[in-house]
Amino acid sequence: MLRVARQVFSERGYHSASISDIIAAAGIARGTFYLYFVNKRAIFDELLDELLQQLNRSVVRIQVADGAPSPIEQMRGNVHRVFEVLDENRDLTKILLREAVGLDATFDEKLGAFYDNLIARIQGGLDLGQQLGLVRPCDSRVAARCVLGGVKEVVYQALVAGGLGVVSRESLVNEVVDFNLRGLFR
Amino acid sequence: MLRVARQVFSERGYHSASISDIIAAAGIARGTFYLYFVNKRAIFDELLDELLQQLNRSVVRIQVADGAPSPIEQMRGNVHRVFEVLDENRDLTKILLREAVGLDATFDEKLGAFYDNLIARIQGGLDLGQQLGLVRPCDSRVAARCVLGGVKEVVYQALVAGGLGVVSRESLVNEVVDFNLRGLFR
Amino acid sequence: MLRVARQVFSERGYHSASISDIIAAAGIARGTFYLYFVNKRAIFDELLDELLQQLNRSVVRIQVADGAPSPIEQMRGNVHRVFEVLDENRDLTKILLREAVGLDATFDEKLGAFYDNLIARIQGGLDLGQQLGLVRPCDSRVAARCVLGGVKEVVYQALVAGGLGVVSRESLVNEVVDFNLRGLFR
Amino acid sequence: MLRVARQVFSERGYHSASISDIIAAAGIARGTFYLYFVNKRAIFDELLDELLQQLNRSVVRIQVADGAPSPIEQMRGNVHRVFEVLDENRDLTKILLREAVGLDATFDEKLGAFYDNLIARIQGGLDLGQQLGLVRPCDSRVAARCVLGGVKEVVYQALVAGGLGVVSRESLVNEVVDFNLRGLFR
DNA sequence: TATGAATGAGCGTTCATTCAT
DNA sequence: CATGAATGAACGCTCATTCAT
Repeated sequence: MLRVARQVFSERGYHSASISDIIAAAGIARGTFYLYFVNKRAIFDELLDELLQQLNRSVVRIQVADGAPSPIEQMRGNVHRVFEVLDENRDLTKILLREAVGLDATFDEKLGAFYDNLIARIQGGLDLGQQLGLVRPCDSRVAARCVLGGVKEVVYQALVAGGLGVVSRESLVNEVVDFNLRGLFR
Repeated sequence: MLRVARQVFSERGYHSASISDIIAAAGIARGTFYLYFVNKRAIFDELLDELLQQLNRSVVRIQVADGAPSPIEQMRGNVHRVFEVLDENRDLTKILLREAVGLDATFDEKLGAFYDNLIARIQGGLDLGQQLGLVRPCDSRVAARCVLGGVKEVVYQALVAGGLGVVSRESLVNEVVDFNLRGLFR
Repeated sequence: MLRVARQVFSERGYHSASISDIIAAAGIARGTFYLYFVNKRAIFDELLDELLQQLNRSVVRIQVADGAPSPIEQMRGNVHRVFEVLDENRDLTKILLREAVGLDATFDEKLGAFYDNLIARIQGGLDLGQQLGLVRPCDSRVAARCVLGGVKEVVYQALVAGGLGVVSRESLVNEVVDFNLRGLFR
Repeated sequence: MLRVARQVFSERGYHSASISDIIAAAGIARGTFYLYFVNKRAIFDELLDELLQQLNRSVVRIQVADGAPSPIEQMRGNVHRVFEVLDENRDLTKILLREAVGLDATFDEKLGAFYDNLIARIQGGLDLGQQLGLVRPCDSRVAARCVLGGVKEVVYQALVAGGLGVVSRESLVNEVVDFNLRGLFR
């Protein structure tokens, strides 16, 4: 049921997807739907929460302990895991990046909180990098948003819009990480 | 009428904003609305087209002619003008980045075409930069998306979500351009 | 529209009467209904309010000024006018005495307030009568409820249930007034 | 099960009370409910029948045999027993006087038959009283309805609405009987 | 006897759109 | 040009009832 709803929302969008669409696709009766979800929003929330939690788990704080991989490798790992999670859930990725934005105030808050939390962790990594002399002096809030925005845009193109052709996940991750680390300059 | 619709869409979102809201705010009758716009989507389209055209005009191809400003200055100029246009049209910016995404297939196509065109120009600039030895070797398609995504994210935070506090447009532009040029590395 | 709704509610009862029933009987479209009434309850309220106000106007305080008719004549006049109003609005009478009770908390309160106000006026008359030595010593609260209850029951039987056969309004009023004044005793 | 249904119907009203409410309060499964009652109406019917039968038993025909108590005492006894039964079943009283009215045609008929039967007995008593010269000449159909209506109204106020404050059952019965016998006149 | 997941007819309500004036 | 009353398809949701286990 979550599986078919994910597909329906992904194909038609939140507003265009009706309960009728979902139950027709699921092959169940109207009442059955409301047996498992209190309303239309509830199933959408559950769908997104699933992805948001996976994403939260896939981004881990940079460690500087002895024997830990280099911060760069850790960053690459984070980006890689995010790409991986999203690649394995393309329907949900589409929903997250297209339908979830501007749904309503309540949902906006949830989504905002998720992104703010993500930003806080990215920014924390940048601040740490600055202390260690790895990251150049800059406004880490802005830089963190640049990183996030770039990842979102690339992910959307690569996994949803198909605008980046067929690129291996590996090389995509490397390109994104390199861009964020080194910028455009030779 | 476009003016009040812009405000209504910005405040309530596309789906929550009803024709009633718009005509009430505009102080006109129901029928009058349909005299000027064939339907709800039409006025939304017109609104967005306005912004999209302004944005298209504000991004100009990098010139390498003698006496032209340095490519970096030209890029900075592009980013600056984009920020300027969006800052002066915060309502439309909110609509573009929140309501316009995932509206329906037709609108998606239009938006996709706009962004693709933008990407093509950015990418063209990067390819040129690579030929000139200014830009390091990289997948310019991915890099262009990173630039675009970062700008969108920063603009949204700065102008709509208010998540970046009060930063001067100048320093914001500089931070973004620096990030794109130099990346995070010291 | 109020006219057909009155008939529909009277025939089918509040819960069984659907909006579809009303608009079908009125020969209008669904949306048209909501153009004039915010919801189903609103039209029901308006219907009842109409009757309640008429009833309130038909019951006037007993006057003891010089030249005023005797208190008994005034009481008879009140009962007469109440019968008259209800007789001329049999549909609404049925709705008042059958559908309006136990609808919901809000409506109960409104109805309770109406009856309490009525009781207060009846009781006021009784208290005045006791002071004048016309009414025997008794608990006027209970007596007032007896009067009200008797009138409601007789009205319902005579006008709605048809359980009292064909009796002229005049004789019915006289019977009720006599009962209330003299009781059953010879 | 009947016990909890009585409470649920009394608290929420027939239409607002759902099968879910009843089975939750009874701690049984959905199917079990339909094992004992064919539908929602059936349990409501059974509930009311319980009270209706009790009431029928508590009202006895006036006896004029030698050694029988005076007709007045017998009438007082009837009123007393009715008050007693209703007082001991306030939940059912509320249901009878609020929810049972205007439910549907079938139920109306049953309730009408009950009241008609009651009226017939009251009227029979009055007719007898008239033959004995105890009751003044009057339309006994109307007078009987006055008696019934008064009792219903007073009972409702005293036991359900709480609008008569705290009055002993004894004095309430006396007030009602006195009113019916002697009317309002001094 | 008891269960509870599943059902689906039917409800009240919304709102973009039309068109006679 | 402008009006606004009228429209009706479509929606999300409820809940009494069924039936395989």
